[in-house]
Amino acid sequence: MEKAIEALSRKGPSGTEVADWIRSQIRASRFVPGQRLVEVDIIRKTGGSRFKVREALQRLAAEGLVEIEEYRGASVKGASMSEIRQLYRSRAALEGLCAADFTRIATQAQRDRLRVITQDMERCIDEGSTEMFGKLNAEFHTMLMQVPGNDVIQDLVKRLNTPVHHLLFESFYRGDRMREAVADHWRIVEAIDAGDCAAAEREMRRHIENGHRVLEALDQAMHHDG
Amino acid sequence: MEKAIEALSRKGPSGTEVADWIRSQIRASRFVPGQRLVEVDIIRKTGGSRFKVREALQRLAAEGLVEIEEYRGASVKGASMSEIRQLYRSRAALEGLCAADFTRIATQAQRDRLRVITQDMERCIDEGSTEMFGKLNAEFHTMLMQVPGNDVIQDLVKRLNTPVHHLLFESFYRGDRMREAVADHWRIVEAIDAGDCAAAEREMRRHIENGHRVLEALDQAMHHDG
DNA sequence: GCTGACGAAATTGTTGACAATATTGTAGCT
DNA sequence: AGCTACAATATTGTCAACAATTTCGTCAGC
Repeated sequence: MEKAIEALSRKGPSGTEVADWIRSQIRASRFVPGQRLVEVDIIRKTGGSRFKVREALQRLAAEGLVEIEEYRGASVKGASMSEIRQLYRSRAALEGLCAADFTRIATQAQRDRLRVITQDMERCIDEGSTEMFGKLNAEFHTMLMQVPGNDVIQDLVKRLNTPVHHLLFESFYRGDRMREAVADHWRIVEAIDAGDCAAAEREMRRHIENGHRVLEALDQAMHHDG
Repeated sequence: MEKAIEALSRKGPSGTEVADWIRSQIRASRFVPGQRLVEVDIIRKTGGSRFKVREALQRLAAEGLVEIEEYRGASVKGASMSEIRQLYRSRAALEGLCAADFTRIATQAQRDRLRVITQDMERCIDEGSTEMFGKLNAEFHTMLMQVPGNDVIQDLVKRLNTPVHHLLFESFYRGDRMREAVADHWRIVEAIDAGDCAAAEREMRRHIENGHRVLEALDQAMHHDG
């Protein structure tokens, strides 16, 4: 009964909820770069009012995820290869710092958890479970950022990642990317356990730059195919 | 004549222009943290319609510069000391990377310009022209970011700076901050001229962390005074 | 067949009015 | 005086209608 009332009195999604929905669509590549985001379509699919949809688009424009042109509306802003390079370099700097901080302050339990994650990732390669590999990879990186407790960096990295998020799983299929990534992770873990902040930072940067290189190769392959 | 027509047909400021205006007010400390941003006030002062003002506030909320509460409107979001620390650490990581990149790719003319700026800053201290010192300091940091050409980092740093921008000039009056800053700059310049990327990065980080320490002292002094 | 003008349809921009909520002021009571 | 309840005001949230602009299809003319 109360649920029914709640359902009836339930207003449509808020501006931020609509924005989150659009973001998720972009991350899942259901909205691709260049695609126009027509207001009525989003209204139909989210149930939000036009007002809230526009609100959401404004926020996303401020984040740089969509582009709004006068009388032409919003469209998904794709990152050029040059921008992607810049995103990755920024990420490398920020996550590198986190790795160094993690090395300084992490507890033994937290360091152990990193090892377990990396071991599980290795197993995922053998079992071919790419999706789980992706989740563990995310957990690895998230943990390194969460422990130092710098929310600003976490937020920045999340934003930097959104425009290329949909390419992540593609990259895992590229050559030996998964094995390479695990090898990178091991090097990071070793540096952390050795208490070597500088090495942890250096390895993390290298790891992320490697990820960028794979994206570049992927891009070239796509252009080559057609 | 044409100008008159242009002025007459001139619509009110766009959403981004209103947002820029609010940002500038915050940077100039005419809007202080916690202050409520009442829509009609902004409408009166900017000439923008209510729609555009709300648009602007949404964008600023996405940037994290203002906070919007249901039925209570927008207010300037002040950064806590802990957040300021996080902002500075992020800046240190990003600008550190730029310093290293600058060292790699800058031309001789660009390196010379850095020296000239730093010399001028020294003169400003003797002449007591704090404002000019601030401008030169900004040019120094901007140049180090512009030459590597990473627009993403430049944008991030600008955003990270906004919440503390109004404290910059205060910090210059604090103790020997100006002399310290110039000393830091000299060390950065030396590392760059020596072609030592790692040193340039290290010195830039130290420089920014020093800036943070001054803000911390400033904060404590304020709390001490009352 | 192609081009350009023209107009209908689609889409976004803007405004104003009204609803929902918070804030402030006031009166009455203890 | 201090407190609560209630009314008045101020402020923000929402919506629907209308204006401005682009986009797309159509058709005449060459």
